[in-house]
Amino acid sequence: MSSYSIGDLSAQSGVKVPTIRYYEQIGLIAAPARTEGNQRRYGSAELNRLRFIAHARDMGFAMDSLKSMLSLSTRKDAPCAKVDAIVEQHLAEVDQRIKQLTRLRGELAGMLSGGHHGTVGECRVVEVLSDHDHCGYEHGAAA
Amino acid sequence: MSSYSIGDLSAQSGVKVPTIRYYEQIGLIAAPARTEGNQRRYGSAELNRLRFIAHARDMGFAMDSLKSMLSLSTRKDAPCAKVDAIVEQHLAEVDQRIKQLTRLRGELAGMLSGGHHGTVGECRVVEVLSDHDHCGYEHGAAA
DNA sequence: GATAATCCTCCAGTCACTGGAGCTTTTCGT
DNA sequence: ACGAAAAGCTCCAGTGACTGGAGGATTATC
Repeated sequence: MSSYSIGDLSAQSGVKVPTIRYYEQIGLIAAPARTEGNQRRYGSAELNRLRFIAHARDMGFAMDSLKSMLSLSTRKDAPCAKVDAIVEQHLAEVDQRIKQLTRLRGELAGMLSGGHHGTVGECRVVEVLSDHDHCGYEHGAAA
Repeated sequence: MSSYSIGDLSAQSGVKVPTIRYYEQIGLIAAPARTEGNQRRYGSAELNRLRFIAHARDMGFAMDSLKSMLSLSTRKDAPCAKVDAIVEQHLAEVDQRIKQLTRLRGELAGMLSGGHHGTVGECRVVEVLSDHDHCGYEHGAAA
């Protein structure tokens, strides 16, 4: 049967119990039915929704993004393109991040190959990372 | 001349004024000299340090990681080998992040690959996100 | 029917900022 | 040189996204 306690739901979704309650509090999931003794009881729809949330969050989607994806997902007639757009945007962000990190990787690797001369005084780690021109990264634009 | 007010420093580094004060408070940057009237005055060393912090944070380095890098950079006599070890550690960290993001990238791209069919009802994104088995993504590792 | 496990609510804390209130200092235009 | 405006100061409270504990009620199991 599909009646889960909050603990079951937690185990099935990987979302911690207090976090589930928090999600309910902020309206990310609906308040579920309660037992006589006031305990939450969930169905499989709620489990799916929670899994969706957990997965999307794990993938780094912003809370706002997944909120809008969730609201879209409940309206079966909503255009898929809208959801796709959110994913596309996130994809672009991820691409940007990968680019930055790859660049940083190069910098770090370069520092190592520089060899082992005595002290930090000559190491370029901090130098490279503090010199804006060195990296070509555009600050201010949130990733 | 190299004497910046906190506002100058903010403008030069892209770090907001309250954030600079916060960084001072948690000991990430040293308490700077003050004017007669108790206002902070910074030099270019502090600007570099702040740029380093901003850059490293933008890159997604954990606070602890950049603290350890910074602490090494201030001790000019620190053995280079130690720095190298830390750089290596960060290199591994960066590699790990790149790997994660690349996998995520693939997953996101995969979601979009179905093409743009009509409605959310058939939307692959929603489907993939609610069904864990669909994606083969290993949860638990933050992006 | 006892006892352990789980659940409830409420509240406080975390991290990394961010912003406002109320006041002082500095800078700038005239 | 002076007065307004801009920027600075401290302190404190709030944000987002949880996380965890206290103290007590409810379920599940033996």
